[in-house]
Amino acid sequence: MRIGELSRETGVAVPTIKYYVREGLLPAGRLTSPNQASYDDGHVRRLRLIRGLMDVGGLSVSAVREVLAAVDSPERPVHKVLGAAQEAITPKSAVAPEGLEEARRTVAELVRRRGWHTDPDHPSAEAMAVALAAFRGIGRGDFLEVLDDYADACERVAAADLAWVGRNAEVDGLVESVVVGTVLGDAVLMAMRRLAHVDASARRYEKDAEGGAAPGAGGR
Amino acid sequence: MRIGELSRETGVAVPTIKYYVREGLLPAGRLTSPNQASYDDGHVRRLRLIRGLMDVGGLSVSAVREVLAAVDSPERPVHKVLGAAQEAITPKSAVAPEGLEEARRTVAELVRRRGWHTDPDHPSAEAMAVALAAFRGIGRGDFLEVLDDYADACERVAAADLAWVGRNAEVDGLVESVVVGTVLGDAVLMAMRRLAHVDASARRYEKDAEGGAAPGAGGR
DNA sequence: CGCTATCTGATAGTGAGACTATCTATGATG
DNA sequence: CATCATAGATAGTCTCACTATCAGATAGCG
Repeated sequence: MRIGELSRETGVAVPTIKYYVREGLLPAGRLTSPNQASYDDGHVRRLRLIRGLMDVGGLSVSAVREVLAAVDSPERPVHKVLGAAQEAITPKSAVAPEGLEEARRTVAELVRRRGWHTDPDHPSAEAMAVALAAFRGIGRGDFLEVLDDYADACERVAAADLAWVGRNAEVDGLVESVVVGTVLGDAVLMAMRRLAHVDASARRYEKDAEGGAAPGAGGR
Repeated sequence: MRIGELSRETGVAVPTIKYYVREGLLPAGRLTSPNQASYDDGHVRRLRLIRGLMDVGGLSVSAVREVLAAVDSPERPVHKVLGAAQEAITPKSAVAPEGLEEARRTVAELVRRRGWHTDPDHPSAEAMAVALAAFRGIGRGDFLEVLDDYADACERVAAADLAWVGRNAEVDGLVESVVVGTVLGDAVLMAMRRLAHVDASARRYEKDAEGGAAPGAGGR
């Protein structure tokens, strides 16, 4: 397969493919002559993975590079690789809002209450603290009343994710499953949450027969 | 309050505040003389809201502008405003992957199965279809096996969200609650899901006493 | 063999997005 | 009255993700 065909197959422009190769996201084609290279199904898969992570997951080129580096290290202890993948996936914010310390304590408290076996310094714990501090900062500090409901939901989701990953781990790389499940799974979850909002408020709307309070009440 | 104090209060640089005013995110200060204006607590709140939506929620300036336009329209039917807010919040992707049609049917089927009162053309339904098509495209089409678990989780989350919004709707604007709850809530949910992944795999890890398959097994 | 489409590899340019710098004229403050 | 901050305007910067253009070299068809 030559680059033009790869481009047609995936819908990615030829110069963009070259760009990804330069950026180290995609391995170069196998040179069959000084100015001809051939690409295979692995390239197609990889390219689709890249676009999925970028378009759907919203990752930047450099984040994708880090993620793929983790995906491509079959040696090294598995949990290290997964940790690196998670780290690369987690968007790091440089901001330090006011109530961050307090929010961190809230997160630690939640983790303790749920009995979760997680490091309180995990980047995701920090990300959560930042989000909670933002709620606080705009006067919606009472959001933490819903945290336990969220935690219930997350436990269920995590169990499903774990089972899914375990089910097709052998197919084509464990780490890739985790990355894809995490990044694209987020997108699915967010979209579905909005649909559930619409449904929930539609029900309430019908019952009340009057436009009361509800999130996402609008049909398009 | 003058602009310097507003800047110190919120941690946003003065030229950036001016930029937001130019861009229509923030109302201008009340002019007390041709070259002095005064800002109040409303500006502080609004500025923190803007930064929260951008830094934590990842919205662009133009998305924030649309969202705030919805927040600032107290007239007009409530559900219309909420619909506009949701629309502005939903990231629209211009891509049209291959299995999109099939994915759309999968979403419609899910909605039917759950008995959700939602328009199948809702932007979030489309976003979900795009994500599912991406799973398919990289050979993980079996992800749809977890959709019902996700849906259970989302129903729970949506119920909690609805209750929360209803609880503090009077405080300071219903639409703002919805927007904040949706955008920042997403961030909380994503972070928490990762923590739950770590926990779930930690448990499995300990039980198996051998590095098996698990998402997010990494420490820190 | 000739011809045109395509390819590699390299360098430079583009357009959007989110600020940031600089400047002028003016007013605030001690 | 000296110093500092401010409004408003314009232009510049920096990053990101491409995209355009070239030169030189095949591919492969008739």
